[in-house]
Amino acid sequence: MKLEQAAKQLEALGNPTRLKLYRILVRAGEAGKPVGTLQENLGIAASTLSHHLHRLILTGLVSQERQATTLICRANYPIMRDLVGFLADECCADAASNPAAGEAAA
Amino acid sequence: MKLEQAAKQLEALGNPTRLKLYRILVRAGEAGKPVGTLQENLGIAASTLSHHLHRLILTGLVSQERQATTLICRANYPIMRDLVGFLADECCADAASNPAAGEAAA
DNA sequence: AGCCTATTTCGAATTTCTTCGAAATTCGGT
DNA sequence: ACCGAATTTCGAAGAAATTCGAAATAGGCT
Repeated sequence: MKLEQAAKQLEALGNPTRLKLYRILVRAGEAGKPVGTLQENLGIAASTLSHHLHRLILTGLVSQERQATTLICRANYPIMRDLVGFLADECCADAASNPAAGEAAA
Repeated sequence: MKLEQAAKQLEALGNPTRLKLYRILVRAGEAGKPVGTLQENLGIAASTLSHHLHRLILTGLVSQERQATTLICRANYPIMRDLVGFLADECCADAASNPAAGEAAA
């Protein structure tokens, strides 16, 4: 069920710390950012960051790649695009252009 | 801080029950749906639905209007558009078109 | 092999979410 | 003024999130 997946991703982004984190990664672009830098940027405990990062990774929104001793984190754009697509499709049907409302009342 | 607001809205949508609920409302369009019908659609306790509805309303994603004894709920499209806009702007910067990464490291 | 740095896992405390049923409330009709 | 239907508020219980520090692990360097 796609909805479940979307809900998980939205939940992952629905926390100020994780949203900040994700935004930093998006802005870092292709280059990504090492965990340590993220920690400095956010000013939170390493273990806390690791936890949030893990949640973001579980939903596919972020991915990691080792580079020597540091782990580079990167935003996974296609996943976000899918999510935004879901919101636009399923949930953001334009009120004006979509006089639907039909949809088997019940 | 806009980010806090966005996080709250994402959190509100980041729960399967609320996302289903919101989707139903979006599909109901202008007409909206009364709380009772939503309850039947979702098959949850009235008090639980009321709680979720409240959360959605707090973030501005849903609004209500009385019609005699029933309360009609409607999705608030502009809010969702803003949210999607935020994701697109702040978070979904196209990796290719945005070689940013600058953003004062550390 | 030993060490150092980078990051995760563990254990734990506090807070918040999710859910329900019962009781209270709000509104329109009799 | 009362009744009945539609919703919300209250109270409560169990599950999950958030956060931290300390200890464990991973990887490269000497």
